[in-house]
Amino acid sequence: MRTNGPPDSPVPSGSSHLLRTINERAALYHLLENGTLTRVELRKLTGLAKPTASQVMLRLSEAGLAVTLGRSTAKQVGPRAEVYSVNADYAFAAAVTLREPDGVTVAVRDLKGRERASSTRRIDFTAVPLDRAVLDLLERTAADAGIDKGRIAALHVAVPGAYDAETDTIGYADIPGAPEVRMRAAIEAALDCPVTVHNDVNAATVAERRNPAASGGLVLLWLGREGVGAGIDLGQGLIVGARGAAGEIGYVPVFPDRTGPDDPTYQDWIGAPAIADLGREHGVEGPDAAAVVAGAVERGADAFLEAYAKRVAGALHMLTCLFDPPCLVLGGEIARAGGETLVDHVRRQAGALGDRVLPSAVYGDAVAIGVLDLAYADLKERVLDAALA
Amino acid sequence: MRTNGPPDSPVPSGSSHLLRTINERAALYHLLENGTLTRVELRKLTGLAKPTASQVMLRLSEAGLAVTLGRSTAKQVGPRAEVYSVNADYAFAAAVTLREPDGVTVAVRDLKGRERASSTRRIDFTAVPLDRAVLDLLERTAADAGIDKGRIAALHVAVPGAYDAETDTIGYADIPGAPEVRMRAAIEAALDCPVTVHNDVNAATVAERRNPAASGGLVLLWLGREGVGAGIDLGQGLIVGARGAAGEIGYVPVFPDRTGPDDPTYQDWIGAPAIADLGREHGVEGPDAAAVVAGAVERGADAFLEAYAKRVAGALHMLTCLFDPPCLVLGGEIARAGGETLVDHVRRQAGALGDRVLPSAVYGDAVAIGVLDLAYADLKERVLDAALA
DNA sequence: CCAATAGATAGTAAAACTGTCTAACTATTG
DNA sequence: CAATAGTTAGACAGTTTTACTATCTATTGG
Repeated sequence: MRTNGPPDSPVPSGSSHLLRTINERAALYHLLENGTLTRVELRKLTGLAKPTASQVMLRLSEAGLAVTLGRSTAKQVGPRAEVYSVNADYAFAAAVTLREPDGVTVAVRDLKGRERASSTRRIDFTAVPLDRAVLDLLERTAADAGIDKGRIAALHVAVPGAYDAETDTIGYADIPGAPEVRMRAAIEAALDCPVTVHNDVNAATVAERRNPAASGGLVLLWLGREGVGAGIDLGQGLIVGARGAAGEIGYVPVFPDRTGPDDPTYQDWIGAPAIADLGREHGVEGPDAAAVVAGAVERGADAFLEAYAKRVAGALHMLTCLFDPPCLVLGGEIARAGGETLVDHVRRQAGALGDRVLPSAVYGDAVAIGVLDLAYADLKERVLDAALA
Repeated sequence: MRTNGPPDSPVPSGSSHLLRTINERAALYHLLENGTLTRVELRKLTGLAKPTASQVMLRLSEAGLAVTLGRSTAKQVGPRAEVYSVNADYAFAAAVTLREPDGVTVAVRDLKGRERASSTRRIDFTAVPLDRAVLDLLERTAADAGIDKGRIAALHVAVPGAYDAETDTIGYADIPGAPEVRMRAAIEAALDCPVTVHNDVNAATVAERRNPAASGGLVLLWLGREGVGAGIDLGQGLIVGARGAAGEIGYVPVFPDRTGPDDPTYQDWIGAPAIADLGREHGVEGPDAAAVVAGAVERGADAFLEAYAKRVAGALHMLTCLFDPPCLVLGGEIARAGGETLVDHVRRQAGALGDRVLPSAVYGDAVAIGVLDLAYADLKERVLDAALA
């Protein structure tokens, strides 16, 4: 920003240089928001004078951040305005999703927000070090798409576990090798790019923010094939906790007077074990929890669904008392298998809370979408902060 | 700020006017932080040139925000620097605490952060409308201290209930008349000053932030004479929820398979009813819950304390799984009555969590202190934003 | 002990510098 | 011909640099 004062001061100060930087930042911000921009549009957004708008766009072009795309095709009186565009190849955001047993998924988005590459590979985590596996797939994917890996300026990783940013360790993860590897340090060293690691449910929560109905914030109750968890975004960004372990509802004991290691937690109460138990009770079976729920929906096993929905509603009630979110989203493989039918059952069991309960609005892989959204948002911020030093 | 662009744009733009505003803002910010400032100190903080520093301070003085306090008394070579001070009387922050049955407490802090007035009055809320009672005491208190009530630029109110900012209503409150009155609208209309209403436990949480050990954020488990609740500040400010009902642990059912109206909630499990029950079981009695706990501590009734601490530890465990705060503070009249003894018992019962458990570090009335801190912080922000339009 | 002096600090004045804005102008298009 | 896109030249506003004055302490020499 080129402020005069100490860089940690929350209030900047400076001279004309600062003014130029501020206006360039504003222009770049609007360019990133809109993708393309004519000088006239920039003036409408910023209020800058004509010559200033011209100069600012010129400097953004010289810095390699903007490129001219030709002239507007709008049918209008007068000459056609020159169209500036974000230089999509200026920098890239990469997202990695780790899953057991599915392996590694990588996706790359350019500065303009277009998906430029993606691939998934099954990996035996007991055979290959975690960081090597990620780096290998990332490099191969980038190379195949003709992307210079040195231009990757933000890399975000989703892992099925609690990531403690302070110690750079992954707790509670199901993936072999995850607790040992220092994911951020290892990848940053190899790639020279800032790395951020997220819990997978938190990443999925970000994806749900795409739903306008959840724009005020949400709590996502994740009912996954393996585990359950909650993702919390109350409008001011994700709540991750001091050690990345916020939202770990799976570890909450169901009965506070029974807290021994064999006593039930919410993982047992609403997760895969509960579905197996309830399924047996009600004569609904299947190869895994999602299949049981899907089967119950298909066959109209209302007693089973009601029993399970009641438990889920109890969890939602607890989450609502503690977080009071504007909406509660049901996500994860089990919720998906249950579909609208399960949501309806839960709504009925949730009483007054029912109005706040929504199904997931994300098609496809919520975790992968969310972590890519996080990476892309981070990339834009970094470009805005760093490009015009 | 006098930016060119639309005022809702997150990125400002502008010309020389903006620069001047930015530098004045920076100066005012540092002045508010430090209380007093010489030109040389301002230059060190902002990096501004000598003439600019002079001009900025001149303008702050002309605007009535700063006053000269004479010359520095530092023994040094050369002339003594002129000392500027915040004009303490420029604006005031007022805080109101409502309590049943204690009535109303009012406190006023000036722009420099000094407490200028405070008073408490018992009020029969069934006889006087809530807003009238607040306004009366506030006006009388201000007048007694010689404070122009028109200069009160931020008023914050703490109420024992969940305040929904959107509908301007107070839910779950124990105070007669609270659910009916539109507190914010009523006081704003009478006083022409922005009013913010908080839950009392949230206010107390802010007071705990004064403790350096809790600087990274905290969850306050409030064990009050009347009710229990949790205040959550994870470092990015209070979490209040969509309808102001976050942290209402008192409404969480203890046993998720028993959610009828007569089944126990955490209010019954760790609040006053639990203490009465456990007290009877263990032969500890008293006129109210705080007295029972105080008596138990005094007489060394370890069995009672252990049983109660176990329940509290269970609540802390749930809160930790969901919020993962860096520290857990025990507050409220019951926690105070239990003192270090109770905290030690809870620590022992909490297992690995014990390290994060702390007693309240606030002497005196945490709610009143917290709401005054909130009002004062808000005042500074408003002055910074509005004074140099 | 006292006075003269050097050196550092606080603050101001004038001119240079850097940026944006206004106004006038050219070119393009329906 | 009128409206729009864009440039150019000079005005304008703000900060900075440089030079200067005034004030105060500490040192030094008589």
